[in-house]
This record gives sequence, structure tokens and C-alpha cells, in this order.
Amino acid sequence: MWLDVDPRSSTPIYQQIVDQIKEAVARKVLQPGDKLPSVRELSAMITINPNTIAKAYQQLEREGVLEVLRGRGTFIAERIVHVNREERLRQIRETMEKLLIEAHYLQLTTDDLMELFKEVIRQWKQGKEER
Amino acid sequence: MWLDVDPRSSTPIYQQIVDQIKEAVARKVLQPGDKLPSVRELSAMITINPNTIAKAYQQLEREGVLEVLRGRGTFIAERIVHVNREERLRQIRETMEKLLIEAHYLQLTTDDLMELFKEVIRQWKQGKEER
Amino acid sequence: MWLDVDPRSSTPIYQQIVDQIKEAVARKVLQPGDKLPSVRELSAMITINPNTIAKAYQQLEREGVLEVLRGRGTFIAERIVHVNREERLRQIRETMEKLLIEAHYLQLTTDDLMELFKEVIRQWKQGKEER
Amino acid sequence: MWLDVDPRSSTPIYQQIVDQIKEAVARKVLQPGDKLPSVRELSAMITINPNTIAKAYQQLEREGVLEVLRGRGTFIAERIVHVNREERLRQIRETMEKLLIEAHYLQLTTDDLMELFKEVIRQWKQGKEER
DNA sequence: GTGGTCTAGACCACT
DNA sequence: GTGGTCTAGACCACC
Repeated sequence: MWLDVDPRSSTPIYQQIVDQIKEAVARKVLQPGDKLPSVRELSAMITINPNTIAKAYQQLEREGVLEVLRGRGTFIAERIVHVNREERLRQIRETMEKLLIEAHYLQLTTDDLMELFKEVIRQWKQGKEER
Repeated sequence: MWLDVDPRSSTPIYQQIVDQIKEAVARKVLQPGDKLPSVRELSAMITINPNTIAKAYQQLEREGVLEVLRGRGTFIAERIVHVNREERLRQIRETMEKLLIEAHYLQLTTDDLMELFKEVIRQWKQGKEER
Repeated sequence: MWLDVDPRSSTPIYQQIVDQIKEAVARKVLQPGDKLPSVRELSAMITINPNTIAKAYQQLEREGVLEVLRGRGTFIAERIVHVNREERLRQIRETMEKLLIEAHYLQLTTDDLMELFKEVIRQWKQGKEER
Repeated sequence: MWLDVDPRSSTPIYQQIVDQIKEAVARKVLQPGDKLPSVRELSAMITINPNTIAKAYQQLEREGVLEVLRGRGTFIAERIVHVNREERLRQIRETMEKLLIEAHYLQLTTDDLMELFKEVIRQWKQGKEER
């Protein structure tokens, strides 16, 4: 698995796993119905304690990203369910404001920032086409 | 002071203070040369442990947002210095990617996201004009 | 068979089967003396592991819902026997208390809850009349 | 603390803790703003591993029952926030249907059940008045 | 085989 | 002092 976990990072390991799996789904690297490695397998693959993997999987399940088929394994959920849509939209706006603040300290104009965003989107789309 | 700290939040209190002061500077609510309350004063004003305030001031000083004039007090820095420009640009791009991932789960297109960003920028600019 | 089993659910599959058969009996969809499909048949019909079906049937037999006539098959019991009547009554009361607790967090009054219960009963009765 | 945990029960210990705290809040035994024992304290009081306590507290925080004031402790939340109201209402109705099914096997009529419910409510209210 | 739970004991960030 | 994270290793229910 392409998971790249850094135990030295300040973001918790379980959170890194959560983020990377969500990214893989958004990038279509993981498709609905795909089976994930079992907790023990993944634990062995990336040499992280099984409990930590389990914690990541549980959070992903709570968020509706994964589905657990009892006794059979863990899979990417077939349908996206969005809980707390309003709250999450609010957070997106907040993150965008943070970007504007940070831009000020780098002396970037809002136009610079928009250009940068467009470029990031371009790269993102390209990354998805390539597979 | 208009600092609005929420002890219930999951972001550390010292971080909230850092963020809000940086926001105030970006919004021109605080101007270069403005004097900040002393650690003790601010501690009393918002009833937060002085150690926490001190930690926030230290971080802001490290980031070049504040200047400490020994014996005179703490002031908003006259000039923006950018430490770690490259690293901070990288983080901005990373944050933008996070936005794209989150958008996927809310079933927003990249165009939706761009529109949202433009709107946030519009509001941001308006907020600054009003003073 | 109308059994509708969801492998994603957190309630065990064998338990779902038990619940649905008990519901069918209570709703008179299944009548005393009705023959149930064999473990193998049902296993094939709903593509569930035979062990799981067997486990459900065993539990239903223990509860007195089913009767196994050796060599003839499995049938809905002719008479209701109540095992552990007291214990089961206690559990009903406990479930009702759980409802009161949950209602508190949804800011429903006990009257709201009573009204809701009446409505559920109405629908339940209607469902039975319709066949 | 009046917590009564049974390690032999089939419901997980952390879940028992969650249920009992939610019940205490609903019964007004715990009031908004009340401080809960720290993870370590409660761990010592009921001789349960701190991790298990922490798991219960975290779930309660996710549900909005508790609030964590960083470095200061854990408190009963000041305001009830109800997430997933619709889903939880649906579950209440489902639980009520389960009661109707169970009643069938105990040969209780729907009127019997209503009477029982009224009685449980009466006791519930009385329990609250007494303090 | 799968994931869920629990214990014991350690380290760290925050206040 | 507080809670959050992680490891190591165990047991159990379910399929």
C-alpha cells in the first residue's frame, strides 16, 4: 500500500492514515467497493501498531468513508453520505480565510492566491486523468 | 481587546490567540507600531493563564509578527519579514489540496469551490474597506 | 423469502434474521405451523453463510419461536411459550427508560414520546389489517 | 461516583459508562457545568483501565454531552446540541416497534404496553422530583 | 479469518 | 495537573 506515514510528524499517525485514505478516495485511487487490507495486514505492511490502524479505520467508518462487512473485511463505502454538511461548508470558508491571512504575510495579493489555487486544481485534475 | 478565545475548542488557546492577532494585522485592525497589552494585562483582560499568553507572544515574535522592545513593551512589527517563505508556500498548496479532498466528499465541483473562494475573497475585501 | 439482511449493519447477521422472523410472526406474516426453508435453502436464497443461518434458527428454537420436527423440517411453533417472562418484562421497562433518556437529548417531552408511541402503534395495527 | 460497571456484561464497559452518564444527565443528577472526575481519578475509583474511561469520555464528547476544557478537565456540556436528529427519531420509532414485537411474545396487548409505558414515565418523573 | 474490546504502561502537549 | 496518542499483547464475537 502506498500509505506514507511519518511517526515523527506532529499530526497523529491515525490521522495521517485517515487523511491519506480520504485523499486516495477523492483521487479515485481507491474506488467504492475496493477492499482495504485488514487491520493486521496493514499493521504488518507499514509496521504500525494494529490498535492505531483500527482507530483510523473506525474514524473513517464513522465518517462514512468505509464500510465494515462483519467477519469479511473493510471496504470503501459504495455511497457518499455527507453528515454535517453545513458545518463542513463553514469550515471550508474558515480555511479559505486562513489562506487569505497567510497570503498577507507572504505579500501575495488575492489575485496571486487565485492563480495559485487554479494551478493546484489543474495539477489535481491532471493527476486523476493519468490513471 | 476583541480577542475571542474559546476554551472548548480543540485548537489550543495559545494558537487561537496567535491566529486572531495575525488576522487582526492582516485585516489592518492592528497596524505596524501598535502597542499590545502586556502579558499580565492581557491575561487579566481575557482571564487566561499568563503562561498561555506568553507562549502565544513568543510564537508571534518568532514568526516576525511582533517585536519586543525591552522595557518598552510589545509592538506589531514595522516590516513584514518572511521566514521560511518556501515552506509556507508549500503549506498553502497543501491546504488547497485538503480543500479539494473535502469538496469531493461534499460533492462540490472544483468550479463550485472556485466560486466559493471568490465569494470569501469578496467578503474579506469588503470587511477591510468598512473601517 | 422476504428476509432483508444488511451485512453493513452493526447488528450481527444472525441477529437480524432472528429479529425479522420474530417480527413476521408478530405481524402474522408467518403463521403457526408454517414451514420455514431449510438452512441450506435459506442460505442459498439470501446468500448468507449456512453457519450463520443455523445459528439464527438455533436461537429461535431456544426462544420457542420455532419447532424442529426431526426429519420433517422447521416450523413456526404452534403455541407461544414464554421463557423468562419476568426477565423479558424487565428488559422492556429498561428499553422504555432508554427511550426516555434519548428523548431528553432530542428535547422531546414525555407527552411527545407518548404521542409518538401511539402513532407507531396505529401504524403497526394498520399494517396488520392490510393483509 | 455512583457508576456501576459490570465487566461481565456483554455490553462493553466503555458503553456502560457512556449510558450511565447520559442517564445521569437526563435525570439531572449531573447538571451542565458539573465537573467530571478526571480519567485517572475515575479509573482509580472504579478500577477500570484509564484507556477505557478515556474512550467513553471521547464518545460522550463526540455526542456533545461533555466538553473538554484543555488542561482543566471534563465537564457536562452547557447546551444540548442534537446532531442527526432525524436519524435518532427514526431509531426511536424502530425501538418502539421492537417493543411491539416483544409484547406479542409475552401476550401483552398494545393497551397493556401503553399502561406499562405510562407507569415507567411516572416512576421516571418521581425519581427526578425526589432530589 | 475479520474487527471490537480491554489492559498495562509509556510519552507528550496544553494549562 | 489534564486529556491525547501510541505500543504490546490478550481475549472475544462474528462469519
